[in-house]
Amino acid sequence: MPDDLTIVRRGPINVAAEMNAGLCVKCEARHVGLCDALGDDDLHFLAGVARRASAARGQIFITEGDPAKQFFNINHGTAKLYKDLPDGRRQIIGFVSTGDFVGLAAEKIFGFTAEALEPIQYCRFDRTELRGVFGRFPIIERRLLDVASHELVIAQEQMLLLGRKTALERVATFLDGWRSRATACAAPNAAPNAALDLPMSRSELADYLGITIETVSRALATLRKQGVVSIGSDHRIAILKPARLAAISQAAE
Amino acid sequence: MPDDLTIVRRGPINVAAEMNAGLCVKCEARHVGLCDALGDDDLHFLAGVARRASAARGQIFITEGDPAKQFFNINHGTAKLYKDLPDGRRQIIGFVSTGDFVGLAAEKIFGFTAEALEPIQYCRFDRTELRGVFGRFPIIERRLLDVASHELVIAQEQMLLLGRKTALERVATFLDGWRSRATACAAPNAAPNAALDLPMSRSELADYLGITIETVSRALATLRKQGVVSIGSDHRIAILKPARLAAISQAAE
DNA sequence: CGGCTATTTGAGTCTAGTCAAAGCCTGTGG
DNA sequence: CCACAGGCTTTGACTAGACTCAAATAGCCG
Repeated sequence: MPDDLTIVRRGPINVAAEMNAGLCVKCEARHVGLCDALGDDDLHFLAGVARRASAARGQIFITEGDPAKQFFNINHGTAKLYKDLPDGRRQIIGFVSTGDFVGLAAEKIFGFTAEALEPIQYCRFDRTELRGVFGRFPIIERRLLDVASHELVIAQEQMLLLGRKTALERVATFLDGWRSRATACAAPNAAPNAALDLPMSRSELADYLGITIETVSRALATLRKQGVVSIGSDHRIAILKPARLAAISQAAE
Repeated sequence: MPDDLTIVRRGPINVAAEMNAGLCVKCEARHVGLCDALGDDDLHFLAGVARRASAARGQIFITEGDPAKQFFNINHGTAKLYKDLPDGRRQIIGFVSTGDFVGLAAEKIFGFTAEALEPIQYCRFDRTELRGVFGRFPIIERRLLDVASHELVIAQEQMLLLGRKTALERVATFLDGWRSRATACAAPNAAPNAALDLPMSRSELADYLGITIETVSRALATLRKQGVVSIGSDHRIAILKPARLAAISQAAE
């Protein structure tokens, strides 16, 4: 887990802050998630406790059961968070992308594993140091509470999906959600019906939706036959009938 | 939704605070959850923005889709939180009891409905007013963040259950979890293997575990035949082999 | 182009769901 | 105190949606 920066901390925060000064301001995630809460000037203090790092595809940067000494903020790329049962069954509890904060849902130890789906860049924060920042910028704590609340809402939606939706509804719900996520991040002038880029495999989709890869494949085939989606290569899917997709996902009609 | 206290607020917080003065200090939930974060003196400020209320069995006190203008804290009793699909399928996303805080997982509107399983008492907080309290007692905000983090961990465990566990494992996991919840709340001298009191019906259990009432019943019958539990009346279950129950719930062996 | 892996499709099985009936508590009223 | 009505729970028989195993196909990368 190599850091791009190796910083030996000897003095108070400002030593590191100077070295990191421009990093946060120029960060790709500057205006999403946590970092958007601070002004450019204040951001320097956050930079002081941030450690930039990257991970290759397939690399694990949080391991379930390890002491939860850090928080993470994704600057670029997508990762999966998952929990395993002893016999190998796996549940992916979420995908995190640019701007997402990881590690809130942890007590003494991490309750999940995090693995990069593609090459990613992220910031690592020492929990103790970040608590110090809280004192100076209460707005960060406020923002973290908002982030946690939002994640709870997402988690509750996912419980409804996993507990009560059919395979077809699950796949439709995922595609609809991923579509809105993509359009929210896209440039305003982007084509509304452009093909989605799915960084995850069918296997990962299955582990996220609580079904098998074969069932994912069959559900996608059904949606394709109904003209709801068009499947280019395996990781590119275009939504042809967004309204129909949303209707299926909400079990309407 | 009748309030036990009808308070007309004319001046600043201290007017209500005086009327509520003893309420929080004597509250059954005084030393659990949110309220335990404050000292007796500081608690008066919290009392100033709290409205006590009660709900009868079956009464709904939060409706999915309504504007989320309040937070709630359960002082006594148990309630279920659930989400419905248009065709009637229901997913219970959690049970809340004495000391639990409700309403963090809400953005503009509530994403779930809350209904009392038995007669309950609770405190209602105006979100705007509580935000004011945050400024004075940052520790409350810190505590709320802890609460939200813990709920996220619980939610992630439940996602694993709903996505990947068998019916038997789900029921075992629930019983094991309810047991530890009960022993955590019980007096230290309580019998360790006393029968559990389950305030929810088989139907509610099924909606929580993502299965049907028949499947719940069959799973309980299996556990009974294996000597793991003993079922008294429908709402009283004794755990005879806690270790075996835990093993089944974790899919170990 | 060829090998490798991921995905799709097919056939059969199984877990859990559905429908139905019987049993059992609970609470009420005579 | 007991009988009875009603709802909740259990059990049984059958069905269905998703899983497993297996084979064919399609992308992807060198």
